Amino acid sequence: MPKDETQEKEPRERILEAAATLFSTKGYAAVGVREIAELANVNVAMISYYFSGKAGILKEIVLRYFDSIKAIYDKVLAENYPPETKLRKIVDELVELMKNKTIFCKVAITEMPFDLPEFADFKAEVARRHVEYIKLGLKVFEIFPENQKFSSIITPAALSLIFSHFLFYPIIPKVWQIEIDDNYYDLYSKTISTLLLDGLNGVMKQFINNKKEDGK
Amino acid sequence: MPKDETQEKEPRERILEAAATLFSTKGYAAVGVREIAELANVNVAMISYYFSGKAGILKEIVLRYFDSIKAIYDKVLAENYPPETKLRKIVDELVELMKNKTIFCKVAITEMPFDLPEFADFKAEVARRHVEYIKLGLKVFEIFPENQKFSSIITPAALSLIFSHFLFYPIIPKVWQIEIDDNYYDLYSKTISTLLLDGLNGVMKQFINNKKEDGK
Amino acid sequence: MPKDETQEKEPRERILEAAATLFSTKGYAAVGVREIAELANVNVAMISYYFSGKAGILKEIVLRYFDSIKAIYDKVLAENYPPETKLRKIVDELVELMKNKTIFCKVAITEMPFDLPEFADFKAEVARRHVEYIKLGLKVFEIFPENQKFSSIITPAALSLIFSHFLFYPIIPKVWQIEIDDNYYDLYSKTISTLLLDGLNGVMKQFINNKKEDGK
Amino acid sequence: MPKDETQEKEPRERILEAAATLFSTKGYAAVGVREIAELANVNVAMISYYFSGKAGILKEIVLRYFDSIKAIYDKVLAENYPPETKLRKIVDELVELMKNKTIFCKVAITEMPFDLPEFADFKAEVARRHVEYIKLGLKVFEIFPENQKFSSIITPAALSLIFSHFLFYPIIPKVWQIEIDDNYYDLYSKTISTLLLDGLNGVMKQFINNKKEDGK
DNA sequence: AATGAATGAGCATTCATTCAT
DNA sequence: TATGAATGAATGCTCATTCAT
Repeated sequence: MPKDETQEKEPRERILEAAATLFSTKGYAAVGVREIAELANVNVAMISYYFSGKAGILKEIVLRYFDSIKAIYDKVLAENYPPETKLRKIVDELVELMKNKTIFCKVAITEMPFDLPEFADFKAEVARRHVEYIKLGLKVFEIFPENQKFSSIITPAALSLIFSHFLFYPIIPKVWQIEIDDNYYDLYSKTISTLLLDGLNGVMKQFINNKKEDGK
Repeated sequence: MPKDETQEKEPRERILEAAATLFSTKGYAAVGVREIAELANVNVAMISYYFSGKAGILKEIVLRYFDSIKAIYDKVLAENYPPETKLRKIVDELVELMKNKTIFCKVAITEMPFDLPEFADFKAEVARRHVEYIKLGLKVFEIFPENQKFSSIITPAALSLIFSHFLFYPIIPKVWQIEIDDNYYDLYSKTISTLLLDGLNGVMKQFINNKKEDGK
Repeated sequence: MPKDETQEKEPRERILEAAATLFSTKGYAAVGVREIAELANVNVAMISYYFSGKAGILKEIVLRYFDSIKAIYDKVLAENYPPETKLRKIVDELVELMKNKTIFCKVAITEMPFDLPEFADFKAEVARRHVEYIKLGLKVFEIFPENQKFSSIITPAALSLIFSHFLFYPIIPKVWQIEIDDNYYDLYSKTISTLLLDGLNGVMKQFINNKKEDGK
Repeated sequence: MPKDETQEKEPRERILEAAATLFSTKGYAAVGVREIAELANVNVAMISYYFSGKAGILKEIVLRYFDSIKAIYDKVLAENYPPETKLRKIVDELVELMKNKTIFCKVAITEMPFDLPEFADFKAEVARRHVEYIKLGLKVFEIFPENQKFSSIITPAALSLIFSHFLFYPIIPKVWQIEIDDNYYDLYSKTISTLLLDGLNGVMKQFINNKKEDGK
């Protein structure tokens, strides 16, 4: 059968996009499969057929997100940039990713804090990946690799900073009367990188001072 | 009826705490009223009685959170501290708040991105408060009050930074083998403040440079 | 509220009877909860409320059946009848039970051969009871208690014989043009007892002859 | 197509066997077509293709069972044995059948009591066969051919007796620690025949006595 | 203030079957 | 003959809420 002109994508992909759209606005648990199926213009049973259940959709979204993150780390770390460039590149790429896959990233990030029984086993895999990327992240930041406490503060801080726009996403254009386009994302990426770099520099100085004081 | 010795608090408060605990781990939509009632050791019907529905609980949690935030702003802005001190005080107080009311704050923050139909009207009130506090926040940060774009980047960034610990909360002690106590929160507050202050300084310089370049 | 004159029994009991009726004609797996609820004139949710699921109904039916059987054994074995009288009494009582609780007994008996995953754990309890009653049964029959092979043939045979009417129940009045009343059940009980007693006598003789032949 | 070495039988037969296996353990209604297809290693659609629906499989199983029963009756009744020999031969043959086609017979027997709407029309055919065989059976037993009541008690009793082993089948080796082999089935057949013959003799005497008493 | 029964809508999932390939 | 995608109805169950007591 020739491709139907009203449905440009495969059903599987349509389900994924419909689900991501709904998950990103209402949250995973508040979205029903009927709603997804309707938006994706497929039969409800297809969701179980392709993803073996609603949970399967979220799993795929999260795994794809992780794969994208991994690809970015691999790409940037492969080159031999100086530390600052490395960090700016990472931020650029992450922002680029979130710009293109906003809803998918938003879902992956906003659903992260929740502990649903149906994802009990999946959480282990997710945690493994998290640790892996955090270690890669430390290679980028190249500070306090040995200090657990600082690391446990700075890593979430850095990630939250980078993702901050997407955490607040639909609110932002409402509160501030601005247009969000490519130029906006360029400024965003540059600003966040600067904030992070200069901020981390300040923290490093503070850390050294603390050590000196302790040593006295 | 005399106070039952096994239940030290009022039913209303017990419901609120039980709900916050469950919401914070599973998310609002994934928690059932029966679950809340069971944990709170009250009859299910009491939830509708006290809060006129499940949504009422979340509304109260969010409103209490906003009230606490407002109290902090009012308190700090009442004094005539220099800008840096003001910001450090705000961060200190916010961290203190989140330390004491972790689950309540976590619920308020993690449910913020979601748009459920049952909160359609409530969202307006929440947005109003948000704008109000952001304006107060700008008084604290005292930079770029006139620039919408920068403001729309930096405000979410600052908030995400401050809340970063709580966004990742239950994961952190698992990934890093650390003990989270009062000392930890002191270090957290200090580190985040430094990162934010030095970061914002850097951003300000970048902003001025940009203007110069544009002006050339 | 005064008892509604159109519904003479409690909802719980109504569900149980409706379910037994349907299970007995279509089989447990072929009956839906909606069908049961409709026949019992209750809301579907009440089934989960009272029995925590469809399986709970069958469990209760089976357990009640076992309790009735146990009561019969206890009652008859308490007296010091001669063997033949004991067996006739047991058969009388079992037939009486099945006459009064036909559909419940039919369900318990016809569902026995099936191994559904949802009853996996329950099967252990059922098996325990079975073994218990079979041991009690052997006390009644008082033959070949030591011979496993004979016992494994005669016990199912005796039970099948006693229940034969109910295994074929709805077919019988259709194939033979007879009226099934109290007199019929009296004749049934007497006939089955005789068949069983004389049959077992014959088997005993055969058993002894076999032993003699083996001994030669 | 040359025979695939991994699948020794035709798809149609594989479906039939897979279905019988599953029906015999879980019951017809509790088994899904996907489950059957998987076990038979065929595509789901093939079930509708070969049997025009799930019901078609059960119909074929039952019809085959009836054909086997008919063949046995025809064979034994063709010879001019004395009554007792005739009955022993019939039992021998029925047991032999059930030994070889255990699951198929078990399905036919255990599904008999159920009245599913999808078999409404088929039931008429089944009933017709039943009556036919019962009449043949009466020729074998040669007692009370004229008395409807006795006939309606003894026929189900005799059938239940013969099939008793298979009604309890998977439980038996668990409860009694015995090995079920050809010798076991020989003993089974002999024991059931004796029980039935001597039992029927006793019943006949009782019947005559009853008549005498009525006649007084 | 508190209860437990009851409701009706909704949940995710599975069903047997069909159909174009 | 065989496949895998697709359908629409039905599955058992849970939901938040209400209400008489």
